[in-house]
Amino acid sequence: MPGSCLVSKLLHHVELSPDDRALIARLEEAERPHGRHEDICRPGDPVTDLYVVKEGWLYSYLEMPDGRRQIVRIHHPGDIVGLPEIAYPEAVTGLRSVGPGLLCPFPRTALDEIFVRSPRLTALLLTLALREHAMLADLLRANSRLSARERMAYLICELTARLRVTNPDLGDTLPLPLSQTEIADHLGLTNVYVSKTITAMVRDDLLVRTETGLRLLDEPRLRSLAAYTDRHTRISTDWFPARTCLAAE
Amino acid sequence: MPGSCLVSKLLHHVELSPDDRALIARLEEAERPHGRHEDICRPGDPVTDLYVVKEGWLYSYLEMPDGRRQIVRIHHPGDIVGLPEIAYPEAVTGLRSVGPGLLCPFPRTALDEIFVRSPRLTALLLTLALREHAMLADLLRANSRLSARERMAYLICELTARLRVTNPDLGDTLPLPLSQTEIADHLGLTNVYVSKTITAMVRDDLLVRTETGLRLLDEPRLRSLAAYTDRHTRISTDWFPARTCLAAE
DNA sequence: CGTATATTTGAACGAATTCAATTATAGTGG
DNA sequence: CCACTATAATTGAATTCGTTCAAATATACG
Repeated sequence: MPGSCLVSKLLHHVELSPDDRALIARLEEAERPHGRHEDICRPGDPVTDLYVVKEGWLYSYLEMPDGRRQIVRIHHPGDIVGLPEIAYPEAVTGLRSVGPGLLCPFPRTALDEIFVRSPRLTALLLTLALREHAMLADLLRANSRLSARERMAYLICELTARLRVTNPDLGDTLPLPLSQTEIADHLGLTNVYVSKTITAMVRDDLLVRTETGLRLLDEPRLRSLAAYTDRHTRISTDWFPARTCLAAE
Repeated sequence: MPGSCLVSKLLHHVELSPDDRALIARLEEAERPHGRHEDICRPGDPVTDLYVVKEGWLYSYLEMPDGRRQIVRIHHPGDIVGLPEIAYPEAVTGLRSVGPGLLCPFPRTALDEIFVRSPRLTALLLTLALREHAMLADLLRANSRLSARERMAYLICELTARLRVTNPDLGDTLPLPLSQTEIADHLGLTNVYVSKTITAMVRDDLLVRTETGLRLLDEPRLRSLAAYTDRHTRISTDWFPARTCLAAE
């Protein structure tokens, strides 16, 4: 089998025992294909499953009664989707696909199993959740305090850093399958102004457009525009419990 | 002793065994007073401790090199502060006090203990972290997609809902020790416009000012202005592991 | 009581929105 | 495979919500 994106992403952070790997493997047992622009789950739906993304991009979003929308997080292959939801009986955010792809649904109870059997894996899951929290705080800062150009630079830096975790030889080419309306709903702008902002950045030799995305001409300047901090490297795993917990069966 | 705010807040969500209570009690062993406008920790500092808030308000913030600031979360008595930080070796956010108060610092390793000894408590901590995540997503939506008045309504609803968890007889009176600059840095506005917005809301009979805060004249309208969802009631604890984990000593 | 810190108010400005029309792109069926 | 239609992106003009700047007033602290 072709090693899972999830396991390779996790191994990027911490070593895993065969037992732990077996626990993780169970999260990817089922498979479910989806088309483009498909609603996997709407805000307020009862939450039954979580997902591992196997192929394609998706996003989690909140919406207002009048149609205003906020895309809270963009998901890539290897991501676990829905962890923040399990604190509530109903989905906080909706989940929608960008293009066609493949999801691995697994039940909430699979986490229970992990909690009782492996404190180490539990610590890793918690850490992933906390890292997402930090990244959400960064996005909040961006959308609250940065100009449109700075926000766009932020998004570019963030996506590039994230994709490089599993694809280190990405270079300066960023695939960007999101529509400008989706980018706008993520960055708290309008589709019209996203278009104008990208055009202006191209004019100023920060970017060029490619078939499928963007090429970054001046990454240091983009990073400094957004005052970007990479939250994907250097996570702290040294405090993880080493012992394995023996559950009372 | 006067029952701790933390324990009473946790019991609001889930029952705890004596063992679990003992584990929690250790988080409040030390005490450290602080003054007003005091920096407990600055962004980028090495993280050693977490805190339980015993008295006073504080906030976590991010800042830009040029001084722009984003207040990410406001902390009240009974809150655990710093959980999102432990994923990284250095502090993501700074921590600053609003007025004078009392903090209980405890080392990261106290969590390790909890992870190995009590899956149930671990699940509770994870759930609290995930709830904070959901609330951060709400703030992101507010700051990205709401008008100044709607954001102000959001903040009022959110603070009211949070304070009512430990103080159900709050009524329509919201204590608000934050300066307008702090409110602005939380909502992604300027201090000037916060002032103008509050004045306009008072004119429109949504609020009146009191000595120490605000009185809400039309809570339903405030909630509908912000399309507010209360994330403090009804968290999902049914999936928590019931068994206690017996650690290999 | 005096000084530093907050808040208020007004006027001018500007970044992003809204509205509307045009061009380009991507899916779909003949 | 091309034409047709729906969706997405671009462009420009008018507008607006919130900012910036500056001065006056109020409040809090030592």
